Amino acid sequence: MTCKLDKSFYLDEDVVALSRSLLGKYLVTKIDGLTSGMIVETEAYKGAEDRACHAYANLRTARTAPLFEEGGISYIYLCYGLHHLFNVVTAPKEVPHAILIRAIEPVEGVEIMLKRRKMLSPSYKLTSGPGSMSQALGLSVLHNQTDLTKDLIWIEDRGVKISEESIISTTRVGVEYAKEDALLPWRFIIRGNPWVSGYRKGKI
DNA sequence: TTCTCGATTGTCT
DNA sequence: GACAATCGAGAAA
Repeated sequence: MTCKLDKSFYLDEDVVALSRSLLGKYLVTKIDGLTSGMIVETEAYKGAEDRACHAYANLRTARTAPLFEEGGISYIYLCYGLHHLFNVVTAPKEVPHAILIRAIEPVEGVEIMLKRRKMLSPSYKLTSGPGSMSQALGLSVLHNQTDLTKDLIWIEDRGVKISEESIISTTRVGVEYAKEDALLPWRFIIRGNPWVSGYRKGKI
């Protein structure tokens, strides 16, 4: 069975639990063609208490404004000047929690993803890594603050259940500057799934 | 296969 | 003016 996640799903204040439950869900975009994939890797960013979060200590700027909105919208951020990272904003208004989607397993529209990535044949590099995944799905900063209950970008529950023992929690990547918070095990991946990122530097 | 390093630009101090 | 929630090419082994 297939059903689009509704607004109430995103309003939970337990961003860590939400990150786990997003594993096995399907991220779908309809941007110049329909593409989708099963989410296999997420990271939780717990707003004000999390040094790795852009909105740490409730730092509100033009860039982080979407994080303070009510859950259920996208937050797409340009990193290193060239990579678009896709996040899901969660929790009620004024609580800047977000979940970074780091990798998906391609399901529909693989041809379109290949074209967007300028690749000739599918490989594990197609959607592993937040920058690559966003590019494959056609996401860019143009889609920042998009309502995830509309028909442009949304997340579906297709009845896939991921058991507790197939979820590995580990430390987040690329946030060393966050000091002690960099050690928090708030990155979640599906055990044994070849589409997850992070094989580099042997961090798993 | 594994690791090092450069690219490139918006945002904040 | 410094730096960043990364990627991918190319070197080394």
